[in-house]
Amino acid sequence: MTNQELAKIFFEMAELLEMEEVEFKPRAYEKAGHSLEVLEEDINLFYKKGGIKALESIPAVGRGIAERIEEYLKTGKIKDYEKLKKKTPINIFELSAIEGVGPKIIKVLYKKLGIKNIKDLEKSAKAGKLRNLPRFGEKLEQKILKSIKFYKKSHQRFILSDVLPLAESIGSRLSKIKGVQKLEFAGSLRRRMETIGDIDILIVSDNPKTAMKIFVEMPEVEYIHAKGLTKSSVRLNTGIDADLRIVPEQSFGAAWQYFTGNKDHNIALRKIAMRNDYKLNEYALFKGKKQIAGRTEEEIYKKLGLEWMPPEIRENQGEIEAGQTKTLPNLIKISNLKGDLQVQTNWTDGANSIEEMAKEAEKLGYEYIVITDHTRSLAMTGGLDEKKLLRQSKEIEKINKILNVSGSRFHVFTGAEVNILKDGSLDIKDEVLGKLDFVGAAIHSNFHLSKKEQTKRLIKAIENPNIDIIFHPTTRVIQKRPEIELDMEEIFKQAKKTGTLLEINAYPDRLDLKDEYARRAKEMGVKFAINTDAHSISHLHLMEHGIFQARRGWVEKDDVINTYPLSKFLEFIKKPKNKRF
DNA sequence: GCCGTTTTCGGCCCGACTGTTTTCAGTCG
Repeated sequence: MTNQELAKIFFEMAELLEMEEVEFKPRAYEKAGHSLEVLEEDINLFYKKGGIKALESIPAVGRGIAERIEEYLKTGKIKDYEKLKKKTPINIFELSAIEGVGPKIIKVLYKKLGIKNIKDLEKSAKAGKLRNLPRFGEKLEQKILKSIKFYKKSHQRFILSDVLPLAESIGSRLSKIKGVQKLEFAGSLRRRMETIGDIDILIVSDNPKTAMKIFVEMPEVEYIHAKGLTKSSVRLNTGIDADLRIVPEQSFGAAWQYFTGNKDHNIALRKIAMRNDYKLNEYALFKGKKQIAGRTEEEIYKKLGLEWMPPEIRENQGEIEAGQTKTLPNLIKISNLKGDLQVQTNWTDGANSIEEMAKEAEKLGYEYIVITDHTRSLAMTGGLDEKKLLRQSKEIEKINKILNVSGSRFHVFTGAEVNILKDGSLDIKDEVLGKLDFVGAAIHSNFHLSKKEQTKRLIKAIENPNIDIIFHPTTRVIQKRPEIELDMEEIFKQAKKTGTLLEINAYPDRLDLKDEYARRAKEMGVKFAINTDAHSISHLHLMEHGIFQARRGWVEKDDVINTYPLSKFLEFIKKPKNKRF
């Protein structure tokens, strides 16, 4: 997609200009790159509709960058970029991914040793050639070698669900240290991003020395990056870094806000502060030298004329404006959920029986679940055919009777996860689908069709009156499989038109729809269900990850159908599809 | 190169830590 191509070019230009020590322009290109990265509409259409004027309406894009975008759209090239590249033909993204290596060092490396990529860098470092460069030494050389080793091992981020238990274990140990009065997580962990860069921990302590000592000596610590009295940073044996900061109590709110981010959100806040003749940093909000807020986040936001806002939406994507006008969303909570609408059992590739799944769900406080085993064309899972589906329905009927007799109000609905074939048709006959309570359709194959074909394929399933929901609509697996190519605007439009739900799948490496799609779909009037896609009773407990993602997408309780109590859910599925929302 | 409820010119977030220095540049968040 052109938007992403251009974003990448501008990011690269920013780095190259930074190397040249050009002032201010790097930030400008970086910001423009970021704008394009998150731009919903295709830049080609944007330009076609409104020309260079329309381009200038994009935030952080002014006359200069608009002209360069135009040049790229017309010729496929940007002369300034080509020039920069020619002058410094290096793999700058690769080199700057090495921890401790920034633009200035990259410049010296290239000018003095001709280093263009990580391979060159490793070779020179191993040969001891770095230590003699200006402001270099043996220690820096060793540090770079270590960083390269790490980069090779795992330069990716870590999936939230892998990090959360580890962080919580460390947190609970640290909070027991004598003198520690308060402990909170910050950063991407607190914002519940789908992947986490590192673990940020803030504490208030009247005995910083002890806290720092215990932190860097934890059994998980593999390497100490830095150890000071207010900040220490370590690498843990799982490969993730953890930072511990000790902050004064009267600054805790300011520090928590600051280190939670994200960066864009913070910059926006600082600008508001400046406009009001305040100064905001990680210690407090100041008027002159006087602290006027800082003990809590709430008082900082309030003094800046904003409502406090949940960390999940602190992205500078409209939440600041909403905080000013008191129109922040009332984000969905896990306690709002009354059912799970995607549950697999041992009828196919699940580990537990229908009854076991139902009992566990009831324990979690739900009022209902839908059994959605795979269908026949998904052979590897032993998918059900029409006959088996009808047999399963009878079994479910029995289970409901037993539940009823035992005084439970819990209900098990019949359903399926029907497979969408290459041409968009389904692998189960409509007459059988019509007999099930609630049916999901999903793509499990042919991931590489063109955008046009793929969109047509999914819309065909959406238009089927028996399909209540599309499960994991983009089929991505985080860090393993990219999303399929779809015209998401068109998908959302058709989902709304036909009354088809879209899933926010809570399984930690799917989280599909992702936050930005959920937000856009909501804007277009689409409704969701948040489901675990459980294949065992333990999976039923993963629901919070779907909630995190939904919250990041500004989703509220009323947008999500499985927040409905049993009676209302029944009413919902009884209505014809196109009359539902 | 961008931007504007003080500005179409003159600002652009800022502090901690490290490694190399001998007063500070570079990186990171």
